[in-house]
Amino acid sequence: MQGICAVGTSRQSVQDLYRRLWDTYGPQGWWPVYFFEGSPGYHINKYPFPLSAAGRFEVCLGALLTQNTTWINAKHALVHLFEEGLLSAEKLCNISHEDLATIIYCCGYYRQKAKKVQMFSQWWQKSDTEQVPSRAQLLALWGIGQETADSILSYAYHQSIFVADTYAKRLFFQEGLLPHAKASYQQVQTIGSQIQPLAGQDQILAYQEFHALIAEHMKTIGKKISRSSL
DNA sequence: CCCCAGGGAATTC
DNA sequence: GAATTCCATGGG
Repeated sequence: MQGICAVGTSRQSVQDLYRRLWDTYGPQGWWPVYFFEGSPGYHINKYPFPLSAAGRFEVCLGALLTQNTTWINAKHALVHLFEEGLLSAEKLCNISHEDLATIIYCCGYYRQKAKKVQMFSQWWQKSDTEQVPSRAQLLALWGIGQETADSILSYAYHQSIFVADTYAKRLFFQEGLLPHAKASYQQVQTIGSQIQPLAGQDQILAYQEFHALIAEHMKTIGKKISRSSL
């Protein structure tokens, strides 16, 4: 079982885990930005995306649409919105809930997500889009929990925050970094926040890449298990 | 047929 | 606070 992956060894530090993931998978370039900014997509080794308010808005919508769904489906929903000319807070506020739900149907939970997108768009319209929102401000919005709030702060606004998702919880526990399989969001975030930037990185990018690498690793492991059952 | 995917709110205890 | 349940499509 040792050769399955380069990250299987237990009793290591979080920093060791981050280093091994980086060495195994390389830079991930999250969060992809497809529209209005020259379509960089996954901007590997290019830090500053998103550059504009439109790009930040796109990242925020993606964070809502990808909840408990594959990124593939969330991206399709984003493309549909783009094709309908709806990637703006104003347009999304004016469209009917039913029409919006139909357009984003492919990413699941389409009624809830239509509401989330419209609630967020209303907040966006009355906010200063050049100012970084507080975590509490984001959490106060219907449809935004801790993970989505942190994703927005990290990837849309370049704040120094580690996104502690269920992948991270599972992996940290498997690696012996967490005492309980059911740790709180805060506990997982505290562990992940301990990493230091690798050469050429700042803390913000380290957190961005670490979260993306954890997702990439867990998806890779999942595929290997279901395919060949070794 | 099953389970999972880049979660969160509402309900119940 | 912790444990369930619901939301819903798509792919393995």
